[in-house]
Amino acid sequence: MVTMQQVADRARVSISTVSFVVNGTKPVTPETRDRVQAAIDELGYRRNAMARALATRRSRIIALLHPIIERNINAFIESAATAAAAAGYSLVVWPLHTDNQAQEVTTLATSGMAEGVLLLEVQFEDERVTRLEAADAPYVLIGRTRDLAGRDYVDIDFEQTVATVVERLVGLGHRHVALVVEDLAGTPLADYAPPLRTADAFREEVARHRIHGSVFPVRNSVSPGAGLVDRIAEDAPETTAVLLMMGDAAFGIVHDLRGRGLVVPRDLSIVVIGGSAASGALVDPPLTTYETPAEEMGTRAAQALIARLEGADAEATQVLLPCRPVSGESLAHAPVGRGSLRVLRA
Amino acid sequence: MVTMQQVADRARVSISTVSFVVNGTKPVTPETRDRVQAAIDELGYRRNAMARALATRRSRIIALLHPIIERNINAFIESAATAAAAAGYSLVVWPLHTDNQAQEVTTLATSGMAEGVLLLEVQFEDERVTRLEAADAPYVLIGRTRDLAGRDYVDIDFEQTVATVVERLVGLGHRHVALVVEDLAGTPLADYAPPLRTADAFREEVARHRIHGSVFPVRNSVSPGAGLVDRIAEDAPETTAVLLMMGDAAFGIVHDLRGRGLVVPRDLSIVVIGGSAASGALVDPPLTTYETPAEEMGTRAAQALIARLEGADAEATQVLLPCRPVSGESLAHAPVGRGSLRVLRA
DNA sequence: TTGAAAGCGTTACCAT
DNA sequence: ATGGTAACGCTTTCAA
Repeated sequence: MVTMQQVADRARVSISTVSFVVNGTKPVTPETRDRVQAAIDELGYRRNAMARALATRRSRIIALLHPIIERNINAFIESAATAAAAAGYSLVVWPLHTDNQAQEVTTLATSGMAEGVLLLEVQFEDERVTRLEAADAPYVLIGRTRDLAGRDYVDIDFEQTVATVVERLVGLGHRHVALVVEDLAGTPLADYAPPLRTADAFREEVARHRIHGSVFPVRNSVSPGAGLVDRIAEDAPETTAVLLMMGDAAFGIVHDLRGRGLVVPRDLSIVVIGGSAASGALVDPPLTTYETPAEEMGTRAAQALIARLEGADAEATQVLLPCRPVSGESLAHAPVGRGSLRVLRA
Repeated sequence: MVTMQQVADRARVSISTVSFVVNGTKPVTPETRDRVQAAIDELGYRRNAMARALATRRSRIIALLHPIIERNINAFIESAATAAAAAGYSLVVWPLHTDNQAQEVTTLATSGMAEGVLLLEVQFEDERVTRLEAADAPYVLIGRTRDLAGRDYVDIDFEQTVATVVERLVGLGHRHVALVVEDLAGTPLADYAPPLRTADAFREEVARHRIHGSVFPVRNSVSPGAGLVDRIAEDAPETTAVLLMMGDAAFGIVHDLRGRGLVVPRDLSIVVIGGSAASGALVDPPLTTYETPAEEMGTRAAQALIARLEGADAEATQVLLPCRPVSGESLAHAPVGRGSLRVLRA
């Protein structure tokens, strides 16, 4: 860590002067100001948040208090915060603005505010991770990059989950299955790993089982009548089962099918991956779901990070958690004969 | 703020000894330990988190990094954290465990970790608020207690929202309306204000307009077939419009109505209060919604708290925000003649 | 305009 | 088992 004293030495001024330029507290001649600024830049100095807090008696931290109840604010945050609290740590929420996330990461990592970092919405190639490593900041990813070497992460085991689901479908006689994933191309999340990994795993599994699989990337909203059912009927009319990676899409799909006289799961089976069982229960029929183990992920990630901070093990924590199966009534045997979606083309 | 030195003086020991007993760092004779502990209790001492962080070079804070994207982690948290960051503050998430929330609040308020507090899920009578006041901790409620005198809060204007909605319904010819709210009796949120305030406002408004209004408190899940429609048909068969304070219930209701050959909004109008427009859009027909202005609430609350910390105004910030109307297709004129729910009783 | 030095509240090392 | 005291990294008053 670079201290103010080091900057002062390098700029050949007193520590007070550095403080003045850093905080703009008092006027400083342009020449000295520049010398100081140069030293700051060269050394990569960041003022220490804790020391500053102590000296000013101002932590500049505000707390968001929330009771732990079933109506939870957010499963990841709540579980991570709870695990942290149990170990005597606090969790600060640090919003990253899409334009210069990398810079913000470096700032946080070098400010001394936080000792370690939990990173959400990880992408295949993620500069934020590189920055964290460059700053030598302990971190645990909730998600994972493509390159995993030596990196700590807790993620959903998409591969395993897809394998399980496809196997189950095959066992029920399905030979033509479809996967619906979010299409993030063109958004800041274009390289977001989950849909990509899932699609890859899906293709691999259908190939392994020698059945037919089609992938449908859909943009954002899938409200009733958005045409997803038509698209599937058009491109893959033999489909008898849909693997939905967007829980919300289920409402629209079930609705549109019903509007065409088709019934779930008699004519088409639906399995949700990564959705929440709670929202699946609102659909009729209640959806067969493989739920994101969000609480466990948040807890494990926080614990892994803390373990690293306490210097427990040198081993990287690399945890893959399969989605939790929650039974519903949207999965059944494949209809006999060809898929019923065919009727839609008539 | 009570310091270690003060405890030491009172217990007639050195500051080191106090540190030893506080942290259990080194053995201390039972007698001195008791004297120190007594002094701690009497003075209400809490070790200062920032000083400790500086001395140990351990902040015991971990950060949760999350990009700001539409798929937001939680509207309240995200907006509050963003507003805080914009003002140079950080937001720490502090889970409260239902059994001794009051104690935890006091601990936080006196630890020097946070300068101010944002409190969620406020109840009519809320000991946490009293504790905050006793500890002289600046706070802003997201929600509000029954007694508002001098308290800072940002809340939904349920009264205003209900008045608007009822007026609109009356304008459309509805004379028999129902309100569905969550029944929290027996849970830790029993005294949670929103449903109570809404029900009160509802009763008042229907009385003012001289129309009929029934309130239906429902417990938790309202999945398809949970019987809510039956209950309404039974207790208030003339109902032509339902005001739903549980967004999720809409799926079940619409479904159950359809199962009985009734159509929204032809036979029954539905207006959601406090739900999210995004989930309302998943229903067919898309629901007419009065959405919680969550982002604005989070932002305003954080800003108000920071303003107080910076000592801006002595005036209490008391902001009431009406829910934002989002048009949908679940609201229409009252059916001519008596309400169609009647057919259900046949 | 700049510097010296006294805190801020703890911890932790070194004595006793 | 206890105490004295130098850090920790910064801010801020007071002098120069």
